[in-house]
Amino acid sequence: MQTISQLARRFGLSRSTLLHYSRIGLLRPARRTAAGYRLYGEADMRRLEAICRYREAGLGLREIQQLLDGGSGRTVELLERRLEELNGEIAALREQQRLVVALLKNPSRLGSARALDKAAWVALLRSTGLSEEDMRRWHVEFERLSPLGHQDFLESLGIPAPEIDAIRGWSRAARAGG
Amino acid sequence: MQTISQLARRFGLSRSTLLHYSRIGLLRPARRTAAGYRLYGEADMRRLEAICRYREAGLGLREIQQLLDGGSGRTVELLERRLEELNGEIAALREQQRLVVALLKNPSRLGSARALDKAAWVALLRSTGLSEEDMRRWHVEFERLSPLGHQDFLESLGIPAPEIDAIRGWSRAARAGG
DNA sequence: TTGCTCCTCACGTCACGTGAGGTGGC
DNA sequence: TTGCTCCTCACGTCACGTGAGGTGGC
Repeated sequence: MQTISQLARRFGLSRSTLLHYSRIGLLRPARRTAAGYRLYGEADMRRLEAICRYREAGLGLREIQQLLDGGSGRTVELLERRLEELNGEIAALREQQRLVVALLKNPSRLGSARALDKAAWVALLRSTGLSEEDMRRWHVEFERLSPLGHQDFLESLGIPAPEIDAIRGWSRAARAGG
Repeated sequence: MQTISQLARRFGLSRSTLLHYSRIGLLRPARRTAAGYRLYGEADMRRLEAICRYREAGLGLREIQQLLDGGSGRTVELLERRLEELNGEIAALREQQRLVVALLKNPSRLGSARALDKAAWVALLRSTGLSEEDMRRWHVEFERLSPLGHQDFLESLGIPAPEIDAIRGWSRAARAGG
C-alpha cells in the first residue's frame, strides 16, 4: 500500500491530480488509515495505468470513467469518435496557422488604427474613458518620445498640415512649460 | 448606433460574448442610453473587426487587448509566438492520434498492458519508482554507452523514426551540455 | 397591457493548481 | 519538539453560456 504522494511520484503525476481523481470518483483509494490518509493498492495502480493511457489519447475524465466502470463495450466506439474529434481539432489549428501566416505576410491588416480617421480615433479614445485633458497629455508624451512617429501618426489620420503643426507646437510647449 | 444584440447578429457572435467583452473592457460601447442600454458606434465596429480577426488566429483576449491598446509594436512578435504555439499544439494532437490508432489496432492493449510497447515500458519503469527525470538520465546513459543499442531498443518499442531521432538528439545534447 | 429587449448578478464548464488552516507520524 | 506528510475547504484559470430576477420601449 502506498500514500497519495508516493503513487503520484511513481506515475509522474502531481498530488493534486490524484486528489482530483479521488474527489470525482475516478480513482478512489482502496483504504484509508484511521487518520484519513489515502492508501492505494495493486488494483488502484492497474486502474491508474489505464487512466493514464486514455488520458494520453486525449479522452476526458468522464469518458474514461465510463469506459473503466461500464465495461469495454463502448471502447472502440469512443476511440473512433475521439479520432474524428482529433481530425477536426487538427484541421481547426491548421486553419488558424493559415490565418496567422496571412496576417504576418500582409502587415496592412495588422492594425486597424491606420484605417481610423481623426473623428473615429477620438471617439475610440473617449470610449476607453480618456478625457480631453488625458488626450492632451497623450499628445505631449507622444511628441516627447517620438516626434517623427507623432508626425506620421497625425498624417495617417488625414489631418491637414497646419493643424498638425499646431498640435505638435503646443505639445512641445507643454513639455517645456510643465 | 446599434444595440448589443444588433451588433452581435451583424458579426455572427452571441450577445453574451459581447457582454463578456464589455465586462472585461475589451470592447466598451461608445455610449449608454439613460436606461443603461449599450450603444455601439462606427469605431466600435472597426475595433470588433480587429478583435474577430485575432480571435480567429487563436490569440487570447488579453493578448488582443494589449495589441489594440498598446500599439502595434509587439504585433509581429506575438503572432510569431502564436505560430510556434500552433506547431506544438498540432504536434501534440498528432501524437494523440497515433496513440488512439495504436489502441484501436491492438485491442490487447485496451485492457491490461501486456506487450512491451512504449506506454507499457514507461509504466513499468515508473512502477519501479523512476521519475520523468530519472528516465531522461537513463536515455542519456544508454545513448552514451551504446548508441546503436539505444536505436534498436527504441525501434523495438514501435516508436516512429522522427520521435526516435528526437529522443537520441536530446540524449546526445544532454551529455555534451552536462 | 402584451411581448420583446435590455440590464446586472452569480453560478457552471474542464482538469486541475494553489494557498489557508489544521492535524498525523517518525 | 521539529519537519515532513497528510487532510479538507475554497477560490482561480479561460471564454464564455445559462438562468434568475427585474426593467425599458413600442
